[in-house]
Amino acid sequence: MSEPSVRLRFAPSPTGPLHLGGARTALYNWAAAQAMGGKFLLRIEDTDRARSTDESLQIILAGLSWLGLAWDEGPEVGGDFGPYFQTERLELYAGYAERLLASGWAYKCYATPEEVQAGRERLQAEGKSPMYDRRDRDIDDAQRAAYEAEERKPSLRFRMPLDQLWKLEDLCKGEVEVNLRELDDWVMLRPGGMPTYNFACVVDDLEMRISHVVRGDEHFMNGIKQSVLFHALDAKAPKYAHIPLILGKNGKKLSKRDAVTNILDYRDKGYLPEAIFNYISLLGWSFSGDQDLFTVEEMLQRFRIEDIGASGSKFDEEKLLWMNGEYIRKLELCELLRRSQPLLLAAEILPESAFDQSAAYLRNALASIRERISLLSEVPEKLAYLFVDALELDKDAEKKLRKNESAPQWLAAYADLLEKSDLPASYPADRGDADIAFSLANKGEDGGESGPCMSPAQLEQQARDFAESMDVKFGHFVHPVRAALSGTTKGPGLFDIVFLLGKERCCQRLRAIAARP
RNA sequence: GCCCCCAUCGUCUAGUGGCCUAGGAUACAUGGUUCUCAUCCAUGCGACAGGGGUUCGACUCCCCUUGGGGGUACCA
Repeated sequence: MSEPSVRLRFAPSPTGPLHLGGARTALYNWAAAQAMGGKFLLRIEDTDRARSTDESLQIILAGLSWLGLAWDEGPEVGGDFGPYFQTERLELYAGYAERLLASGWAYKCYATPEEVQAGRERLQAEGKSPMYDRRDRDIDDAQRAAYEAEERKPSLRFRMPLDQLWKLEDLCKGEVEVNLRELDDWVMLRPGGMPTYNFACVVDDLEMRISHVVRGDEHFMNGIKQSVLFHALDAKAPKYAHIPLILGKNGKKLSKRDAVTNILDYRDKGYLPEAIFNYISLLGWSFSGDQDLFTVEEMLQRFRIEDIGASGSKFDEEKLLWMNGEYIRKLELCELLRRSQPLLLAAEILPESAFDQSAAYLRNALASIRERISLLSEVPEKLAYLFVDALELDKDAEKKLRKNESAPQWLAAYADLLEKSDLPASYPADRGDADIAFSLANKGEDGGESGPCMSPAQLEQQARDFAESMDVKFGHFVHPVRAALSGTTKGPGLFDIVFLLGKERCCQRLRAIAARP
């Protein structure tokens, strides 16, 4: 262990789901901790009692887990610096409050919210910055006694140094200087004793020995307040990195139009967590000048907080979509099958038993569409034609079929040919070793000339010969057959379709179309 | 209003004074491969916000303008 140990945290408030920005913040904190060999902790900032919900908490935890951002300390895993919910640390804050009150860095404020607001408006009317007017900063004992007699419940405010230049060395923005006069005497403890964000955050970052804080730029001014408080506590503040917010396509704040509000919605839309991870890493950070795709391990070797850019970035779902397609194509077929299973089941085109009994077949089916999808959610729709009993043709498919008047004849003849051929059986029948012998991932050539049945390549040769014998150009032959078999004009190679569909279904579909009026 | 931050192709970005007639990725367009679509490959399109300085030399440093973002709570 290196001496000042590296500890980072993600500290969400459970007042809503984990959104894109939060996920990126968590990811950078996590990555920094991993990259520096430190710890990553999760702390729940639930001091806003009214808005915090357990539902939000669960969604946040699920979102982080889905992205693979495991925490070393925090809810569900514990740790030596707990508890990790701020509402369970109230006595701690009270102790610090006492200390600050005694040292003069804090004072009691008896003003009601209405009075504070009135003071704010007065200052604004005078052309000054609207803030707390510090009315109780220096009240005397008599005044204090009078307020107490009125049974006013005081809040605790921080005695911010007046008119002082304060420097903050931000890992992302560089050195920033702010005049403390811009900040007011902010509330540390609400009248009921509940701490506010800045106070609890500092106490916890201190107690939990946090070394680096990466968070959204909206916290920059809080960073100033917090570093002054660390100073008041005679403690060293962690290193801060305030990173730019993610913007929508229009350059404005990210809205529902641009991105989902819950990161888990991406899972439901068919995105892979690897792709989301990779993509959001790139929102403000770059792996290298010429590489956008990388593994987590590769990223951790290069990631440095200091390299996070200072300018805001826009979320672009098109690139995410492309990236997701890349990750889908990278998956092993069994893995792709495993991940598609829930979608396939939800679409009700397959019974659960199929995943055991016809695994090789399903892998081949996936291999046939893998290069044609960008989202997992496209799997069921692209594969459905293999499993339906009554195939519906789309408009383009109908057009292709009507284009050639003699098509019905050779469609029927082709059915007869297939009938006599050594084709694999149709799902759900046992297809023997056909799907193992001919892996569509390898263009179906594995079995060479000696498979248990005809390979897609052999089927193609047979079809070419057949077309020639019927005096039909191969290209003209293919399209109506594809339409009759799959119901659409695009998709996998025709003989992958024939192979996957199997003898009975091919014949049945070809004849059904051929027999139409 | 005041304070802080930011500014390279449509988008994500590389670039830290000369390697830049600005590189990669995506998107888009075109061509190739092919039974379609997709994948893949090739080519093209396309940017240093504007104006002042500093310098032998600025995308890179400084200032101003403009534009954008954030903050200004008894929310985080």
